[in-house]
Amino acid sequence: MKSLSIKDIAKTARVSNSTVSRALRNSPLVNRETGDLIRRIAEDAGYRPSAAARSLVTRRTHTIGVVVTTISDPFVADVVSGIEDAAEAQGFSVFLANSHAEPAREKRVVRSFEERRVDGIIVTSSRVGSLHVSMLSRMEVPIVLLNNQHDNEAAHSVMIDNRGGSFAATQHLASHGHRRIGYIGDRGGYQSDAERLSGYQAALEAAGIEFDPALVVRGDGRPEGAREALGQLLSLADAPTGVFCYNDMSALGAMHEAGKRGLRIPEDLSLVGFDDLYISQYLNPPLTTVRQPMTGMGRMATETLLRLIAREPAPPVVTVHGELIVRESVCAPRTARARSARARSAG
Amino acid sequence: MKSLSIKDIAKTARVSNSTVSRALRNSPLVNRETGDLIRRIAEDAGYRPSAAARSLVTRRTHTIGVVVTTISDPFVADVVSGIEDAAEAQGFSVFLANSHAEPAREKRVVRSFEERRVDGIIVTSSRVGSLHVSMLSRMEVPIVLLNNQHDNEAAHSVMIDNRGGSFAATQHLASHGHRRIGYIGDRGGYQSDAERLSGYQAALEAAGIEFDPALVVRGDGRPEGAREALGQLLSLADAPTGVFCYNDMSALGAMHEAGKRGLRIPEDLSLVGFDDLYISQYLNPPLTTVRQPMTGMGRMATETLLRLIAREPAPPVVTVHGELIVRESVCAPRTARARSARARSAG
DNA sequence: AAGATTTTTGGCAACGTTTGCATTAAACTG
DNA sequence: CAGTTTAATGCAAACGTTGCCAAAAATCTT
Repeated sequence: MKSLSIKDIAKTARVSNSTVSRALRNSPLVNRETGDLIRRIAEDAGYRPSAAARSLVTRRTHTIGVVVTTISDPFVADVVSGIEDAAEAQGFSVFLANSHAEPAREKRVVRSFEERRVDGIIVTSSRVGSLHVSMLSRMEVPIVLLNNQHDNEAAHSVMIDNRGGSFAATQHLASHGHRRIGYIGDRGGYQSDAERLSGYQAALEAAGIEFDPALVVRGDGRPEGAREALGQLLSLADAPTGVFCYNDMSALGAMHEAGKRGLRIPEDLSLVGFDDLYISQYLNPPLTTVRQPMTGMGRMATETLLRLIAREPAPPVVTVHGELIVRESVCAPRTARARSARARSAG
Repeated sequence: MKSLSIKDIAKTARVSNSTVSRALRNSPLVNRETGDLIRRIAEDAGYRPSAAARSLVTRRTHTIGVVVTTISDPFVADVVSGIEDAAEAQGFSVFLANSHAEPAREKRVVRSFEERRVDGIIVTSSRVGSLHVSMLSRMEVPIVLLNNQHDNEAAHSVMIDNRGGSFAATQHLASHGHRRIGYIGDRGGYQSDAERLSGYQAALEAAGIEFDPALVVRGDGRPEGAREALGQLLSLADAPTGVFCYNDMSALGAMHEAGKRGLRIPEDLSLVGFDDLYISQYLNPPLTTVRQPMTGMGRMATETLLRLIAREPAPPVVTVHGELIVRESVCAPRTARARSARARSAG
């Protein structure tokens, strides 16, 4: 039951291998009728050219490797979805590999990609440590980084405008009258954390609020870490009335913790996230957050990668801007509300 | 800057290709010292054997194809994570493809997998329509279905015990005193929906509750559909006090809709889901649900697939049992609580 | 020390494509 | 109609491995 080769088709069509090869790729070099005949025969026989054999001679695999820390992260999953869509649309297949941020695993992944001769690589939100350096030096395939966590001049990248997004988020809080605004970051030491913090500080400054280091605490980018972080914030003598979270997962954790402590969102505590995960709109209350166009970013990354593969020019870094999505997790702080209520009754 | 081949290594090691080939795969046929030398040279040179060339002759690609409807679904993402982990552990790489449930796309995916000569295929929660039949007939590679939505004797599969899980979920509701229990299903016409419905009915019967068709409504397996479905349930004259949802995403939608209508969970409405997504534990209130070991199932699917590829025997269908995870979205219905309160004050 | 073994190596034909070059057949040219 | 161009085909050499078979080298046997 061996799968048939080009020779089999050639034989039944009574032509040479080359003609079949050409016919199947619709080469103009082959006579219309012969071509049609050959294609019909191939189709009927269910012939499928061997990608391996083909790429052996063309030196192109039409394959891209995608490294993610973990596909279980909804942010990553969406990005990968966009990557796959864009790749598929251009006839490329994607190898997906979890690195789980384990150096050993990263090594194996890179080696595997090398052996498979992927035409290009996309690395998603990696701390890009050991992995990246070794990769760049050995492989000569194009690489694009998506929301990478380290500056890297050597590779192309697409990234979210962290600073702008967090500025908008913090400003939103300030514009509702919050003066004590906390920031729950990610202790991973990521560049995105630093940038979001900086946007937060900038917004504070713009609103004339003095920056208080006690108001910035770190979680781990996931609900659990954020719960603890929020705890720290809440134990402050002068606790914040609004908190900007590094990402929606952190906001989810904060929301959960607040609920546990009997605090209502947003009446007792306003919350803003970052990402706009699919679920965020269904939270109670729906989360106000900064939207990252995740699948779009995946698509962009793929497009610049494909461009690079085709040796076409591509922008070294494309920055995409987040959009503040206002929902219901922010309102004026209690004090301000009390004040305006007083004003109202007085008036 | 062409990547080097086995010949280059052979030349600098002053041995033949075959020896290099053997040495690199640690064949006992090659002298210890020569082997070490060769390996050192290859290592230093950063040589990477070409998977394409290798698989051309061995007729094995050490590659598996994974088809999912969409990787954006957190359930699917977790499954894929398990698949990739298990595959990687055995030196297999995975091609990931979204089908988006579009027949045309499914066709292209299958064709791509054929051309790439994947050693096996895993199909996740597919309605497995057009795709599957054509696939099975043409490709002679092993296939395993994960939570497939159609009976299929031809392929191996791993599936969750839908009936058992929903029985437990419904029973849980009944045991809290609920008599009017709704079911929000998935109108997609999936087998899993039918099975969960059947488990729900069985639990009703076991609890001596008469089945009321008006209490089963259908969503779309996502929050949006569930919101509408819950609306129908709530508009009933004798509305349910507890609802079992087809999956956690539906439960999320129901929770959201309930919140919008000012209903508190679980005081005014008890809710049970199915899946135990990562986020479910962080909802407000934390969702009581039936846990599916998603990454574990992905792992199992991969293991049976790999076994099949190795022509080892493998169980045609492995059924995994869900576990009821009790959290805080269920309590006794208002009526029962009122009754017990009365009893207490009377006693 | 000459066979007889056993290790270790090398040669070479696959595997299934693509592609440059040569060849043949067909269609123009003047 | 011979000579030329053009269109269509075939040949054969890659591409980078593996694995069978033979050859060579080393190690035993008496």
